[in-house]
Parts: sequence; structure tokens; C-alpha cells
Amino acid sequence: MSQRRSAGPMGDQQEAAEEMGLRRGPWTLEEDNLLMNYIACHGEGRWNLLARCSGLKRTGKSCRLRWLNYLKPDIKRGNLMPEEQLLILELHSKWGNRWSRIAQHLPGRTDNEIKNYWRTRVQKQARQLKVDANSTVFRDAVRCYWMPRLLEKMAASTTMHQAADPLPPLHHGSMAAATSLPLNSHQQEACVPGGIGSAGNGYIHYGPVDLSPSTSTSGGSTIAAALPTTVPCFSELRWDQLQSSGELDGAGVFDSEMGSLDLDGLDLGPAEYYSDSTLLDYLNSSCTGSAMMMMSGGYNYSCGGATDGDHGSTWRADELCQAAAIKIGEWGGGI
DNA sequence: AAATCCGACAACCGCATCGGA
DNA sequence: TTCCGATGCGGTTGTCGGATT
Repeated sequence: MSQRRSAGPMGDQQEAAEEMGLRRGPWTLEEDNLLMNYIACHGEGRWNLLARCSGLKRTGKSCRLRWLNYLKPDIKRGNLMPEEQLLILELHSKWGNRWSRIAQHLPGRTDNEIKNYWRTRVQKQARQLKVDANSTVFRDAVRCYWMPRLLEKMAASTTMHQAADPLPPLHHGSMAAATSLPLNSHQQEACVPGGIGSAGNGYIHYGPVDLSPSTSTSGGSTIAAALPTTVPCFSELRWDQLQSSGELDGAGVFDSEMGSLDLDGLDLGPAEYYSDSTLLDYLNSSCTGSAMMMMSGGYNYSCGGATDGDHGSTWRADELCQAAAIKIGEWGGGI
């Protein structure tokens, strides 16, 4: 929404308010008490009438805001819990800056609080990464990196009853992970139903990926156990952006002609199938996050499901996503 | 110990929308 | 149908307290 400010140092409304002897700025305890008492007697609403009759030297708007954002009894105070942060990230990716709409799904939280959270925590990360917080790249980074971490915290907090920590910082590696890759016709045809689909625009879109511990390949990782049913995964991975981003330095080269993948000099051969031994080795080696994410997101040829420890099996893209999410969790900020 | 920086959040502002006269 | 006041929404600013220099 565009903002129009008055040209002078003081807006007309403000000037008029001050001429009428109306107060501005922080509320005092006495004012809070006046407001609460009035609402207790007369109920919410009719804010201008309230402002006139309550004895408060405030505008109706100011009274409303104070009540809704601070004094209302059901307002929840304190840090946002991981599940609340996760919900905000999810809903914002769906609805954008519709703060009040998002707030409706977080009982006890106000749109103002959510907006402030977004601006102070989330946008800060985007600024540091020099990307727009509303960009696809950043949203994918959130999905690929923050959300798994929050899910991990959620699981941890259910056992440890810990207070929420701020979101972990994002790193450039995880940004590279969030780029997009165009599909050729073969790849589009090979999209796995249920979980991975073609967006019809030349890009694949990955739906939620099952991360149940039973399919975990992390060797009983607590992270895998902590991850609930789904983790949002990588959408619209674009090879051209990945390459041009500079984040892939030495990380990998995809030969679109041959359909082969060369990661850090290790030629993995045809991209259609990768053995889990090869990939596990790679996930556990010093390969970069961007390389892994490319592996995770770039190739979705369907094949049989992987089996734990069976080196003769192959990995589906969703399994790669799962492994990548687990690995990223293990790496923490180290990508 | 003082000055400065910075994050968090309360509060304000203008515009949009709604609803009743 | 139009007008106008009330309310809601989202962007921005101001203030405060803790951290850092």
C-alpha cells in the first residue's frame, strides 16, 4: 500500500488532534485502566464514542489499537513458538502481507505482532542475503532451510519444553539450494505423482515430502525422528539460476545432453538413477549444500523406493529431498 | 563508565472498505 | 445511489532497553 505523508513535519490529523488536547505516544497505566474499565462496562466497538466518553484524551483509533494489540485479555505474550513461526512462514508464502488474515490462524497473536516479527526477523535475513523477502528464491530458502529447523525445534520443545529461539540465520549455501531448474520433456513426464508434479511451465514443483522416520536414511537420526509428517520441499529448481548464482563453485555440473551429473569432480553418471551408496557417500562427504540441493531437487526420475542400507537400490527425488533436509539439519548453519 | 548501535515492539498514519442514513 | 462516519488494514516511525565498542 502506498503511503502518503503530509509534506510538513506534522500531519493535519495530528495537528488537529494536538489542538484538541489529545494525547499521543505511549499509554500510561491510568489510561489503560480507563480503557479497560470502559470496555468492561460497555463492550468493544464504537471507538470514537469510547474516546469521547471514557475520559481518555485519545483518538478512537488509538484506543482501538491499544485494546486490540495490548490490553485484550486473550492476547498471548512472549516469544513466538516454533510452530507459530512455522505457521507464519507457511501462511505468508501463501497469502503475502495479509497480516490480519495470518493472525486469524494464530490465536492470541495480533497482526501487528506478526508483522513486526516478519520485518525484524525474516526480512533481516533477506536483507543480509541481498534478496527480496518476497522473492521465490528467498521463499524456497525458507522452505528448504528454516522450516526443517523449526520442525526440529518443535519436536525438541515437546520433550524439553524449551522456549522458542529466534530463527537460525540463513546462509548463502542454502540460498543456492533454493534456486530453480527447468525440466526437459523427459523429466516432466517422469514427475512422480503425489509429491512431485509439473507446474506446467517448464518447471517442476515439489509438493510436501514424506519424512517419516521409517524412510529415513540418516541412521536413526534424532532429526529424522523429530520431523513430522511433511516438510515443504524444493520448488522450481532452476539450473540456470543455480549456475549463474556463483554459489555452485566447483560444486557440480549437469550435462543436459548426457543427462549426467558431475559433482565436485565426481561423475555420478546418468542422472536417472543414483545408487544410495553413492549418494550417501556424497551426503556425508564435504560436498557443498548447493551441490546437495541440486542433487535433491534437480532430478526426479521415478524408480523403486530406496531401501535402507541396500546399496543396490536407487533414490527417488523425494528421498533425496528427505536426505538433504536431514543433512541440512545436521549441518546447521554450516552450509 | 560513557557513547553508540541495534533489535524489538508499541504506536501512529493514510488509505480502503463497510454499513447505515 | 450517494454520502459519510466507523472500522480495518498494512506501512512506517518512534522509543526503549540491552549489547557492543
